[in-house]
Amino acid sequence: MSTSSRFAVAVHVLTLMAWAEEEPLKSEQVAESVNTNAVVIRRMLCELAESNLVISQTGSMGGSKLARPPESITLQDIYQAVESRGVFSLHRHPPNPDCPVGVNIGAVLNDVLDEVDAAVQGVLANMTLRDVVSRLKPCMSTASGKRVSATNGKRKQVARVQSVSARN
Amino acid sequence: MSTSSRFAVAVHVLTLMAWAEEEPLKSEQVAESVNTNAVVIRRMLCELAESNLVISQTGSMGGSKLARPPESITLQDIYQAVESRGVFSLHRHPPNPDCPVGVNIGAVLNDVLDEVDAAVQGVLANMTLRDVVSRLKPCMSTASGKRVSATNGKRKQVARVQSVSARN
DNA sequence: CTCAACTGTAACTATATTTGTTACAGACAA
DNA sequence: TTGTCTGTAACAAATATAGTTACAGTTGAG
Repeated sequence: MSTSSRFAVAVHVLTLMAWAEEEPLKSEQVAESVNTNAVVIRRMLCELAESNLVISQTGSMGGSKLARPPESITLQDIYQAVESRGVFSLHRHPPNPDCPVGVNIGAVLNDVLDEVDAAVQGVLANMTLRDVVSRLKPCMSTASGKRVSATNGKRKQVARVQSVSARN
Repeated sequence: MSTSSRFAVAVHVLTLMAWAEEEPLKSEQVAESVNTNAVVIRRMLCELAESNLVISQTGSMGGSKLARPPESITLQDIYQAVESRGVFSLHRHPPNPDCPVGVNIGAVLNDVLDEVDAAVQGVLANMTLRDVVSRLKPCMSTASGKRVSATNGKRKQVARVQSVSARN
């Protein structure tokens, strides 16, 4: 069904910023953590900025940080910012209008899909970025400090292990 | 997010069969209502048969019908039969394991996505195929009778109105 | 003022997934 | 045994997402 990782990446990006608190992060730094290209991140940051979730600053010493405190940003906000279309799609081509089922099934399905989408958003509304950060913390060694990445130089990108991405 | 219409098509197909009651439908007939190719329908029918939702019969006078009464088939059953992957995906490539956020975000997201998926299925479990048929009926003129399609010959396929599919 | 470090964005290519099509072997009723 | 179906393989087309390169414009530092 869903073939998009946009939501997962958006949560990841914003979590990094919640983690970094007020310090602006550069798209390169974020890209390194997400393991993708910096332009992909910048594109997403533009969308997140339009929804007033982040603020970016151009120029030297620029970067992006959260626009508001992490406890005020829910996963629903993020979902709405980056996943415009609902959970399912309807028919690619409209069904046959001469068939009594075909002509009406769209309306029925739309009702169902609206209900589903509302349920999804209901779940996502119950978790904030602050919660995500809290869930992250127990997993880590406390010694490793607060920086996003200890090595901030030109580290080689992590090898991409093909076809091992979690949900397949 | 979702780029698949599999669920919508599956519901449509099974609704046709609920509508037709015991009479087996041919893949061509179904394809005409869904406005797609018969092979697409047959592929989906195979999946639905594996989940014991339909029974197909090969040979002349063959076709497919529901394997059990429509009130015993929920939209959740259909969802599970045709939408193997959950609602969202995680990162295409695994995040950087050297970053404290990157290494743990997957676990957090997985929990969230499981919750979301459960919510989706909860909604879908509350509606049966019988309900879908009931919701269909009020929309139709009662005069048009019960046949799936009045013209059962080689009617030309409905013109495909590009990019007007409901949710875009 | 000038430079170097950033973002924003366009234009592409690559990759993955779904959908549509053609073709044909095998099942089955008449 | 013949014509009508399903099941399935193999492939083409369409669509969407992700990745890349390139560059204009902004900004702080010196």
